[in-house]
Amino acid sequence: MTHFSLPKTYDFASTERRLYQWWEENGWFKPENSRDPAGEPFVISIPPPNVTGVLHQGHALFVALEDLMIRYQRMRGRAALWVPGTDHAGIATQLQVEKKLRDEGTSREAIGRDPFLEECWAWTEKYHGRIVGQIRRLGASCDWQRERFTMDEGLSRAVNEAFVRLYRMGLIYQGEYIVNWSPGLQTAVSDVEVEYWEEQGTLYYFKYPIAGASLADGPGQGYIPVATTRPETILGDTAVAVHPDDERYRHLIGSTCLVPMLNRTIPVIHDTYVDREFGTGALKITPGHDLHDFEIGQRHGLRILNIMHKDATLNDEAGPYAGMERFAARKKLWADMKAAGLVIKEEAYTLQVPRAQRGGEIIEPLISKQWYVNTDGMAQLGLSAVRSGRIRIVPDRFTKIYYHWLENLRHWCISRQLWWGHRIPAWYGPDGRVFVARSAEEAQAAALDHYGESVHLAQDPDVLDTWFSSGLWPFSTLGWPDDTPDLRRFYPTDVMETGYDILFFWVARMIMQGLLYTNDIPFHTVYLHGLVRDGDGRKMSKTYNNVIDPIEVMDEFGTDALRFTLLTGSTPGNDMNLSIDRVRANRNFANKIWNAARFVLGNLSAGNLPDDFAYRGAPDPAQLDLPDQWALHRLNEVIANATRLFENYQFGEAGRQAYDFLWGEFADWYIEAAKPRLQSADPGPVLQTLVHVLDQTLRLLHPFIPYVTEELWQHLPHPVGEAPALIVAAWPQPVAAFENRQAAERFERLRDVVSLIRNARSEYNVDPARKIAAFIAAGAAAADFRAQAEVLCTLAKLDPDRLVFGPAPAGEKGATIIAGDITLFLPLGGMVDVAAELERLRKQLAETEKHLAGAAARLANENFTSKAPAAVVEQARQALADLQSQRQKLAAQLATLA
RNA sequence: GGGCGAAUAGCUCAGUUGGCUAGAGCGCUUCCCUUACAAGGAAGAAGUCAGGGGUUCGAGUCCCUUUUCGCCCA
Repeated sequence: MTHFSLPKTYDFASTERRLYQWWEENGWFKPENSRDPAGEPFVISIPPPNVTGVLHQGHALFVALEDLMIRYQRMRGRAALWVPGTDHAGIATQLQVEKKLRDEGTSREAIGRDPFLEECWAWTEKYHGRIVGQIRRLGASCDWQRERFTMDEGLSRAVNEAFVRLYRMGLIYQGEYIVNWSPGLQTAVSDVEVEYWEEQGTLYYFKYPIAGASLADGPGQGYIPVATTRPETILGDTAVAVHPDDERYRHLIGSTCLVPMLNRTIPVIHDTYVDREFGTGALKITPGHDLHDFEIGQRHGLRILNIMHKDATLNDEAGPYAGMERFAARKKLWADMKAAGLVIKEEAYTLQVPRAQRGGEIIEPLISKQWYVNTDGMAQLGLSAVRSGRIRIVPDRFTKIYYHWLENLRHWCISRQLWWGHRIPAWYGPDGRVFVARSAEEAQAAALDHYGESVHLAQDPDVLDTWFSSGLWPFSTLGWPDDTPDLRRFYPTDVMETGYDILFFWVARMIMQGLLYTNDIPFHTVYLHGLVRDGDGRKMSKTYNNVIDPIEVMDEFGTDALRFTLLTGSTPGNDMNLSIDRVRANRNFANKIWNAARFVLGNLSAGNLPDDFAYRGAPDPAQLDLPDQWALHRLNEVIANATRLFENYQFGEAGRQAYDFLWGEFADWYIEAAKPRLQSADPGPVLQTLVHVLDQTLRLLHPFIPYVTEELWQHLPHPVGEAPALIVAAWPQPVAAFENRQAAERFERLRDVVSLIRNARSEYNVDPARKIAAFIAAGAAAADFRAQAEVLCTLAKLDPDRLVFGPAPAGEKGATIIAGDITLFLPLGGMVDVAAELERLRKQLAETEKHLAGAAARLANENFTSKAPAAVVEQARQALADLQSQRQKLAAQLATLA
């Protein structure tokens, strides 16, 4: 027997790094080293974090969840593969590098494209280790040898391949449309990268002069009243629209208006898009600077006028306002219009301001030439994959949101005017002809073919939306477009676990692109988690100073504590509030497990151990006593529940059940009951049970809290042939031979009586150390009480020498305890006075009467007895009988005292 | 405007095929350093499960509705 020595408290700091390294060195993160390497794989692709980012609670939550699933499936025997990697995060990284250059007194424009990209690569390499190290610290059992980066050579090839294929399918095109333009970032962004902020603004009412009339002729004659939230766009108007059925304005259709201050002539048109109720009922049309106006302009063949430069200053089309910044121009123009008598009024108005998701700058809709993906067909593919059930979204309610988004999907603007990213694989010939190709060489060859001579080709300067490469992630990380062994073995993957906030950005696009390129679903299940907020439910933000840094939490309480808190404190798809109190409590839980194990291990190394003791993997059912039967029966139930809950993605509940079992049942009752029995002549079965239950519970908890469970499991004895580590040990299964509901209920009756004795002791302030006498008339349970006398005495602090099985002598002073048909008497003498005892028993009687009334009423209802399941009715009958017996005994005892 | 979520003990939250007297952690009260653990143990107080209506033998759970808060989409 090995010498036993474990510190009194669990020291996670000295454990975590060592175990992680040990797991990794032994290759247990690799599917090739699973228990059945040729068996069915289970695969998750990591949602790649921003390579230059720092760990936040969102990362901690997804790592905890995905590692939980991976560890669970690995223990179940699947060849589990978790593919790690990072994302180049185009805009975010470029902004950071630009800031660095600014701090150095230079800029990307000054140093040029290639040196800038070198800076980006250096930046990326510098920070890559930080985020990856932080993810490892969370215990992530990823196969690091398969780590990928969205800009690495293979993935870049995948991006080019995808682009070329889409282009050749006719699904990629270039066009001049309204885009969401970010003047600060100097790039277009896609629809999903725009957020609409509700802000207080102004609705500006003004007069649109009618050519050839006088303003004095009034509304509908001299001018058309129009309202706008963005007066500066007046300068780009190319029409005024009214509703065809609007009596106020219909006679003006076909006439001409004059653009204020510019006196450009524009037509009055009619369109049913116009909302007669809103504003003045007439609409100014600016096809160059508003999406809806653009669409109206298309319908009516209106001229598209662009009045802005890319930096949101006005261009020459704005006449006297050229060169002014957009908001300065708004102010100046409005003042000028006021002076010219064109202003009607200003009205406070709540508007939806489009702002860049990154940076918060006001987005300017403007016309520009961009690359688009025609998503019509892909959207249909994406819809049918979920509608048919091939892909399931958990929780289910997000399915509707997914449908709605795909059903209303507009074409995807994929070009970005950035430098850091996948450069668009399109080259232009001298005459502007486009050659889309997988490489410059391929483009050159195509050009030679076309022109008959070698020409200079210029590559498109733009890069692709980061999400374009992310959309390929589940298969590009496995080697696509090559037909690699990994792709064949591990694709499609199993679960895509990520935040609901990127359902559109990422999940939908992976599904669409997966179906299109691989002709298969990229995963069969989408599991969505919510946001991690602070303890008071506020969004964590640097401005509120309420950010809870996962690293600091792990430093203080350990990785297991953080993981368990995140995993048990959240339900699928719902936001969670992270409270430090809870983390502390879970740190205490880790320590509780630690000490429960110390107890077990201490007894294994104690001198009273049988010489031939060896843990056999499970106790012998024939040798079990009542507490063992109870513990093993409960273990069976917890295993079955936890497994079912895991299969239903109810991880939190699975964790809580294991927690409650270990602390509330194994530690609080089984270990306590084991103490006296370990002193007996044959502690073998008790030891077998202690080790077995602990071993199995550590397995159940391992996916949640991998470190403390592995550390302890390594100290436990194991039968020959057992796995070398908990991480690759088998997930528990219920054992039929331990199924014993009846024994479990008998033990629980005993447990209830112990609680009642403790309660009485406490009520009468009996010194906790004092052993007291007792008389027990246990009725049908008498045999159990006799058999478990030693356990009973230990748990309830009874004096075994003064424990009498039988009715109490009449007239003695003491406390009477009644539980169903069991009556206990504690002869506490002077500690108990009649008044207090009467009060205590009356209280219990009142309680009993209350429940009895309910139970009786239920059973009196014929509908209940005939319609409810037999088991439920039987249970109710049993409860009623117990309550009746209890009432009768309470009443009798009260009568005796009174 | 449309959709979704939340509302359960003082606080933070569980409670998923409807079925014991609705649970946990923290906090609170009383007692205990009992040889696994004071990061602990024992006992206890504390809830009209947001309001109203309905379905059902039975509703925290399902349906309708109202209120408050939050999110997504337009």
